[in-house]
Amino acid sequence: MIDMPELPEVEHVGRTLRPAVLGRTVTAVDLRRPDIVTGSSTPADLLEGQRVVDLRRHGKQLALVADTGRCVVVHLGMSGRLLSLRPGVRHEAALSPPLDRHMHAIWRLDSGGHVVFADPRRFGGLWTFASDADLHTQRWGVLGPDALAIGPAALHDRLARTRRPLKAALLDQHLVAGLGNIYVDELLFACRLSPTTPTEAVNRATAARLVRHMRRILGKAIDAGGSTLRDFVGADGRVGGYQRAHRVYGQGGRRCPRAACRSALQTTIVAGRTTTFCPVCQACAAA
DNA sequence: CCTTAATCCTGGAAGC
DNA sequence: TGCTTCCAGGATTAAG
Repeated sequence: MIDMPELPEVEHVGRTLRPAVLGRTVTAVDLRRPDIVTGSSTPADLLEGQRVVDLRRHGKQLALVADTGRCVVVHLGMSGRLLSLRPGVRHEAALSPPLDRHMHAIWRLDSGGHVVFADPRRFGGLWTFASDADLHTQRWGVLGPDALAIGPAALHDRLARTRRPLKAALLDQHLVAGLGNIYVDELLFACRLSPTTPTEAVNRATAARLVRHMRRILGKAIDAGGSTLRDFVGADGRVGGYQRAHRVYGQGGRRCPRAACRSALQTTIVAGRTTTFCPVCQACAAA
């Protein structure tokens, strides 16, 4: 069970990358697979010759922002990695197979370090923007608020504007940005909500409960990534820390972790996604 | 409005 | 054992 990059993994990548790139100038860009880039993909579009002044995250996406205003958004998809290699680490040898065959973009920094984007399945990619305004109008502005920033009132509002199963709504990045299949299942279990709860049944109190558990679960996952992946720089970054803490995701057929329950966890398809939940604990539509 | 299915892709696992 | 098949995932698009 390899960890999938959702908000906590992306946040952790950002935290690791930030000190390595902030204030550094990109001296060269090696774009090996131009088809992973959406938008113009000249060296300048990929920040060559520019100084990185900011690294931001929204949902599952990261943006490198240069002093020229240009931005490069990185989306890891499901198998993407964004690695920071210390000065002296040769990028040719930094990744173990099979990941080493899928290095699509390499930035060389004036520190002597490198930033490597690798993604075997290529569900991820890079997006280039001439300015912060373009990034916002064309890409981030159409997403919902970040899952760590959204408040109960905003979540309640946005859920009230749609009529879908709750799981489908929470997976929709335009409603709230950052949750994927893993954390939605974990969140619904923690809140004791059925994945098929109609969104209109989510009242203010339930929205507040969702927000509280969302922050707790994502925060714990970020901490786990931070503790177990602390030394991934220069390595392949494949060892995740949070999967041991999954209570329902990937646990179909096992028993409900709630001591008072212990029913068999059930796996179904909701919103086209594999969904694992406890039919007893998560039976109520909304309560 | 909503849903489902197909699409992109590779590696790992499961089946025979 | 060595094949084949299937499945996982996010986001987008088309079709119903």
